[in-house]
Amino acid sequence: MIKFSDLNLDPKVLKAIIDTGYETPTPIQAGAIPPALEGRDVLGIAQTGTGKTASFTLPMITLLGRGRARARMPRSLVLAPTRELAAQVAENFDAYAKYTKLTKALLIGGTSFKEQDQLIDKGVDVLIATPGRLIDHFERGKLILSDVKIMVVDEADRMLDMGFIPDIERIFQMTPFTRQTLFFSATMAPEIERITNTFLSNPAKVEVARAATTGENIKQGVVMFEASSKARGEDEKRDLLIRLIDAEGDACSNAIIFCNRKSDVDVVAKALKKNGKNAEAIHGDLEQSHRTRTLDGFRDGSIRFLVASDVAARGLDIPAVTHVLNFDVPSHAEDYVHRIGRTGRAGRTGTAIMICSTRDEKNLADVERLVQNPIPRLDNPLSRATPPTTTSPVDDVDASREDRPRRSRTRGPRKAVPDVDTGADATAPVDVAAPVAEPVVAVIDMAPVMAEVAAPQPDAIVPDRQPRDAQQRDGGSRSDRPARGPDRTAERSSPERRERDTTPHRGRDHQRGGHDNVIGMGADTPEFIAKSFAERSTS
DNA sequence: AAAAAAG
Repeated sequence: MIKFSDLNLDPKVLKAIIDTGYETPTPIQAGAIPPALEGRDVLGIAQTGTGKTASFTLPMITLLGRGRARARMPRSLVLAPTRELAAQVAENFDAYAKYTKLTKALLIGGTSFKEQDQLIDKGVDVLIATPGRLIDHFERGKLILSDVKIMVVDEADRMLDMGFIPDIERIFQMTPFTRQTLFFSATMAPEIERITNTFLSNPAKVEVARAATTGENIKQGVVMFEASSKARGEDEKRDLLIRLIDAEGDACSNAIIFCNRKSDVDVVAKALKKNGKNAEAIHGDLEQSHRTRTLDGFRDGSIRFLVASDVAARGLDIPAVTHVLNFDVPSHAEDYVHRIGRTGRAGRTGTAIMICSTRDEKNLADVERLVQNPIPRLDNPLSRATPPTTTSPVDDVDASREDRPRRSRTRGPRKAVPDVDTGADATAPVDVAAPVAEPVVAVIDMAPVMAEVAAPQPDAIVPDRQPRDAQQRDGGSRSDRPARGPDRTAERSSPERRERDTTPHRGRDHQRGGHDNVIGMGADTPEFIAKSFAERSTS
C-alpha cells in the first residue's frame, strides 16, 4: 500500500499531512501527485469526494517550496467555479502549507477588493480565485500573471455548465504557456476535451471512477405530485415536502433541500421555519458573508436543514448528510447525481427523496435514463390523507388523475419497478440497487453526459496504453526534464513545445475510452473521505 | 427556465 511518505513530497507537507491524520493517499492522489511532482501536466477525471483537492495542493506546495513570492506576480493559480469551492481550496492550502512560508490570496467576488489588493501587492505564492474576480483584478492592472508556474483548473465541467469556459481560455492565455497545468473535471464533454487538447501538454491522465454513481448506499425515491389546482400548487408542494421530512422522523438528522429556483429556495426555507424547523437558505443572490455563515452553521450542526440552489450541489465538502430532498427534479440530469451525492458518502447510508410535479416528468425521465435505473415511486402522503376536491371542471380532470397510480401513465411499459404503493411500508424508499427484472429504457448514448458512469472495471487499475518510459522519451516533453531544472525555461520555449500546444489533434489518448489510468473507488472508499475537511483535521 | 460568477 502506497503511503504519502512514498510520494516525494516536501517534508513540511508530509508533516502537515500527518497532523491531519492521513496516511494513505486516495487513488486520485496516488495517481496525480507523482506526475505533478515531475512537472508534468495532469488531467484528472474525478469528482469531489475523491480527495481531489489535495491531489493538486500537495504537489503545488512542494513545487513552490523553494522559490519565493514577488509583488503582484503570483507563482501559481487555482481556479474554482464557485466562491465556496474556492474558499474550500484555500482552507486546504492553509492546512497543508502551515509549516511553510508560502502565502496565498483568495480572490472571490462578493468581498472587498481592498484586502485582496493588499495581499497581491505584498506578493503571494498562490492565488485561489473564481474566474470573474480574477479577471477583474487583472483588468485593473493590479495583477501580473506572467510568472505563473502552475495553474490548476478545478471542476472544469462545472465551469462549462456555468459558461466560464471563455474566461478560462482567456486566463490560460494570460499565463505563460510554459506553465504546468493541473486540470480536473468530472466528465470529458467535447468542449472540455477541446480545452485540454489546446492547453495541456502530454498530460498524465488519471481517472477515478465515481465514488457512488447513485450509490447502492443511497436509498432513492420519487413522489409524483399533481396540484389540485394551479392556485394551490405551490402551497401543496411545500406541504408535501414538510410531510416527507416529518415522515423520516429522527432518522433525518440533517438534510439539504434542493430547489431549482432561487425564489423557491427562499420561499421553502421560510415555510420550513414557519413550520418550526431549523432551516436556512443558501443561493447565489444572498450576500457572500451570509452564504459563508449559513454553510458554516450547517457544517457545525447549528443548522439542520439547508435549503439550497445548485450552488451547493457540487463540490462542497459538507459532512455526510442523512437526507437529500429534491424539491424539484433538476433540469440537468447530471445535477441529480451531484445533488444526491451529498448524502450516503463512503459507505454511509443516505436517503434521497424527490418531488416530481407534472411538468418535471420529462426531466425525471432524463434522470432515470442517466442513472440507468428507475427511481422507485413513493406514495404521495397528501393525496392519501386529503382526497382531492373537485370544485371546478378543470380541477376535476386533474383531481381524478391524481387518484390513480401515475406511473401507469408516466412510465409506460416500464413495469419492473418495485411496487411501493401497496405495502404498509410504502413510504420507505427502496434501494434501487435491488435487481430489476426489465431494463428501464433502450440503450441511449450517454457519452457526453457522464463518462464515469460507464467507467470500465471499477477497482481495477488499467495499465498505461503507452509505457511510461515511452512517454518520457517523447522528445522535449516536460516529463524528461527535472521538476525544477535550471534550463527549464529555455527548454519550455522550444518550438516543439509551442507546436504541441497548438496542434489540435495532438494526443489521441485524450479521447474517451483511451484513459491512462482508471482507478475505482467503489466500495473501497476510505471512511475519512466521507468526513468534511474540518472533521478530519480535528480527529 | 434557472443557476452560477463581476458589478
